[in-house]
Amino acid sequence: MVLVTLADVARRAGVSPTTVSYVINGKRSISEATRERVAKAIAELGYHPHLGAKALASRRSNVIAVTVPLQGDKHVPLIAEIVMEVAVTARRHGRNVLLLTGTEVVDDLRGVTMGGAADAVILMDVELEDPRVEQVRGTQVPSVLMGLPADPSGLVCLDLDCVGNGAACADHLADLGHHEVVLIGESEIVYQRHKSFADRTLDGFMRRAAERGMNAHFRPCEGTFESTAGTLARILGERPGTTGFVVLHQAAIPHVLSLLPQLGRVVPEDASVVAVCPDRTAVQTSPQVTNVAVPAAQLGSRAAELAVAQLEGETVEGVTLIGPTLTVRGSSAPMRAPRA
Amino acid sequence: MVLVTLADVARRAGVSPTTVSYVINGKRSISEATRERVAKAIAELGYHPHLGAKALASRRSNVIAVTVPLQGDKHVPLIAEIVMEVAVTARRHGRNVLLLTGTEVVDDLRGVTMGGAADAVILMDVELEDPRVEQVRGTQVPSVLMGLPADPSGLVCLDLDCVGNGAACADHLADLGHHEVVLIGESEIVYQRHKSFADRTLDGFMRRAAERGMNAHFRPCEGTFESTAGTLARILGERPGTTGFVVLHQAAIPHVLSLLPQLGRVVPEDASVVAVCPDRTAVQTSPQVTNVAVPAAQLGSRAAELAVAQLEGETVEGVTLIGPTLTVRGSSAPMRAPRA
DNA sequence: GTGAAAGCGCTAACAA
DNA sequence: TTGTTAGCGCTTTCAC
Repeated sequence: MVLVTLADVARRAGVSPTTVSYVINGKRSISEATRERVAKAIAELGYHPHLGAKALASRRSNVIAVTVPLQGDKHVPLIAEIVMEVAVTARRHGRNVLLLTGTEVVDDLRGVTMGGAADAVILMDVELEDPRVEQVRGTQVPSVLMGLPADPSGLVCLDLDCVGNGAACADHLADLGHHEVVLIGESEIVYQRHKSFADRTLDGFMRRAAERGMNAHFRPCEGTFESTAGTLARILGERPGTTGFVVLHQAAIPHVLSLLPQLGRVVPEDASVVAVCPDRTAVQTSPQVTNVAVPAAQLGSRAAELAVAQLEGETVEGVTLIGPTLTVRGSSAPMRAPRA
Repeated sequence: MVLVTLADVARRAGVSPTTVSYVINGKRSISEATRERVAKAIAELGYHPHLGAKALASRRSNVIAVTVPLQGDKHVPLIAEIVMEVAVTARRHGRNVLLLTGTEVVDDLRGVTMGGAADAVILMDVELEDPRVEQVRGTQVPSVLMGLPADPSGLVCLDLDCVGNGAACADHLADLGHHEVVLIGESEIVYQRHKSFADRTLDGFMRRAAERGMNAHFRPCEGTFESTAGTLARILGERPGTTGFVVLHQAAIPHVLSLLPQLGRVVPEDASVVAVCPDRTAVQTSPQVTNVAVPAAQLGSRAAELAVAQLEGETVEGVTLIGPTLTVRGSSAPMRAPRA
């Protein structure tokens, strides 16, 4: 099982290495006869090009690096799923994917791009102030940011249309006739840190709710059963007339759905619940929850495509937002007639 | 931003390239003075080694490839999470991770290992008959299989102790005093395909249940709300005395928990439910469900460690099974006294 | 349509 | 403790 080289193939086919190289990457015309002999030799020898050598000589690695900062409070499963989809799409376009996970991502990133190990980069979970952003802005490496940094100018970004998502939730509840609504958000620290995701969703919701003439409020939530119970108790204590609930924190969704009935609000008769979560999650609750999708697959493949496009020299636009898709399921319904 | 090479560093530090190389990978002793000058030059120039060149010259890529076959019915989120953990651990050991996802994984695998792009391989989600297995057995590439192939001889495998998991569920229910128990499994096709995971769990459960003198049954389940309802109706129709439920299908867990009360079985007073799922999932249901853990993090990091160990020349044993960890939560409780 | 030859940036004998 | 030298397997001018 010793390494078969291009030279071996050339010898066997009775041609020069140059020719073999060109047969493989089709960068110049080759007579049908030679092509066949080379192909035969390749098959017989079981030749596979050495990617490192190729990268060295051609000065491009054909690799897209994906950096995933993993410091604490991330929603790992979602990110992981997006990454998988990035990989699928990238491979479909003939690129390999290098997965950089960890805490010192900036160093890794530098090493990998400077070291010619990757010729494009996808940054997962970019926050408002993200050290990786300066890194990619500095070097001229093609990159795609998932998330919105404070200053996205000159960068290719991809994100959920969070504002739109929040607005869609508000619209849905307004359409159903709700007046007193609340958004149950992420943990308090998420807001203190101003992660753009949470902030923007909240913003879109509050604005649209106001526009639609609803009374809207907000409460952060830790996501555990206890904290969700506490949050709900508080909400219903202060505003018992609340009938519309938007749930951002993934973990809180099942709890809200099971707690509301215990608090005398049958879903969806007495209260409507809308969640922001992947469709897969939405159908696993009972009742299934009306949701604005967080489309992991779409995010992942789009990111990969944006990266590939840059590698192929296309000019891609700045910020791409993936718009809201609300699916009505069993947790939301028109308000009961006020007094019937 | 032009590429800084080892030669540049050498020139600047006034030493030979060899010396720089050795300073970097510490494979021979260097005087403190030289080391410092080289370090200084590296810092000043912002040097980063070219990984492709390194791989070419040293004949090792320092990369671990992870192959994930994605054909249809996989539980993507779980696999994705394991992969992330593999990456974290591999990086911690100084290895990069190449993510091979797709459908023609065997070809990819061949190309990447033969092409010297990776010097070890982790195969995710290995089934009884898996084409990748022959591939790695043929070449002598260090590999770790997640899952058990029909013939694991000579291979390094890592898997959940499914038999043990099934047995642990049976034991727990037996300890609580249940007599009529059922395992709600994966989709029927999963069993037809004899995916070892499902088969072995079922096996462990049935055996242990028999040993503990319980009456045990089994029903496959599609995981949707409807199919779960159907499955439960059937179970309780045929054996209304069933009080112990083991749920394998992740998606069915919330449905079982919410359907049982509707069928007159309050959980955990009238019926105990045990699930096989990640702890994170277990705490998101209500009530939280007693579960045998599917430890994604542990699986991932262990796999990476096994790969690294082989790369460092250690001899690692054949099959590693990760034993059952059952956590009692709110969905299981001792049987009520028969007639109190 | 095909070859010869000069590297790409790094490592690792071998020498000193 | 340090330097010289010869490649690793491939791409790519330039010449035929």
